[in-house]
Amino acid sequence: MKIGDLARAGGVNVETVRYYQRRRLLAEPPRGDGPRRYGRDDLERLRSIRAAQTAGFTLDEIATLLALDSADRSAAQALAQCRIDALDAKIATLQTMRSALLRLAQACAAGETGPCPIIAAFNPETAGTLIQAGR
Amino acid sequence: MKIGDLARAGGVNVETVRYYQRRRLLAEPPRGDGPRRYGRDDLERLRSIRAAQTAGFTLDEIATLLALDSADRSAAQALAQCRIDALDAKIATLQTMRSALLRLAQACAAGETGPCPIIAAFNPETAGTLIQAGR
DNA sequence: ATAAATTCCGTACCATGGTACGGAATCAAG
DNA sequence: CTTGATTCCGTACCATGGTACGGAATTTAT
Repeated sequence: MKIGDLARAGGVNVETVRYYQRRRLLAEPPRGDGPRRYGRDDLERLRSIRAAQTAGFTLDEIATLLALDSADRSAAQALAQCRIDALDAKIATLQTMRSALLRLAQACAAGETGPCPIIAAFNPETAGTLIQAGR
Repeated sequence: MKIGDLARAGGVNVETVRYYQRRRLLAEPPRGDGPRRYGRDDLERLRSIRAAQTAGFTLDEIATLLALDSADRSAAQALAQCRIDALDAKIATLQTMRSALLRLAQACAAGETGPCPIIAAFNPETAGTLIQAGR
């Protein structure tokens, strides 16, 4: 396989393969008089990277994960737990956002009179401080 | 208030205030022989920006929101609903990630023998393709 | 054999939300 | 009055995960 074939088979851009190589996620096979040649192992590694991305790992974390000894369960579990915790935290903040926003939207839909609560919540022109800042 | 006071009161960096000014989110008051002076309205607007960020709006969306007429409920509701939908989509994908990862972590903790399922899931060296790619 | 496609390589650019830096000017305090 | 802090302004840089571009060399197809 040449780089274009690898990219197509992995469902990514050629530039992405080259990017992963720069990030040391994929190896650059030596070029023996002609374009670099890739094997099934390269394709599997590329697919693993994409799979790990769908689990929310960053490319740096994926590099660590792929470098692990396949028997090192504790290291893998630590990484996975760390990711799960990060996901939980993110989900919680998004749910907080969602309910705050929903509350505003419902207040807006309900009341016919006065200024829109959504705008009022964020817009200082409209007096009422319905929600608080903090980031 | 000078820019430093505004920034402190708003809980942001001076550079952030200047950044918001560049983004047209905050006005730059005219400088009349000396440093620019800011009022309570500027501080409230700054706080509104931060509040809207906690609801997940991007700075572009906040610009739109703050520019709305305070009576334009339909526009505000549309923006809020759009944000809620985006939040729902994001929450759903994060939950998918989480459960996939949890399943792997549990499999890893359960089985004593063989290679770690987490590594196996992402690492091609370890044969088994337990999860699929796609992004 | 010639045109089109691909490869290689470095570098620059995209979005997003800021942060950092450098130098000149001005401001406040000891 | 002089030192230190602050302001102003432009520009460059950070992380993150890529994408785009330009030009030379080579490969593939007609």
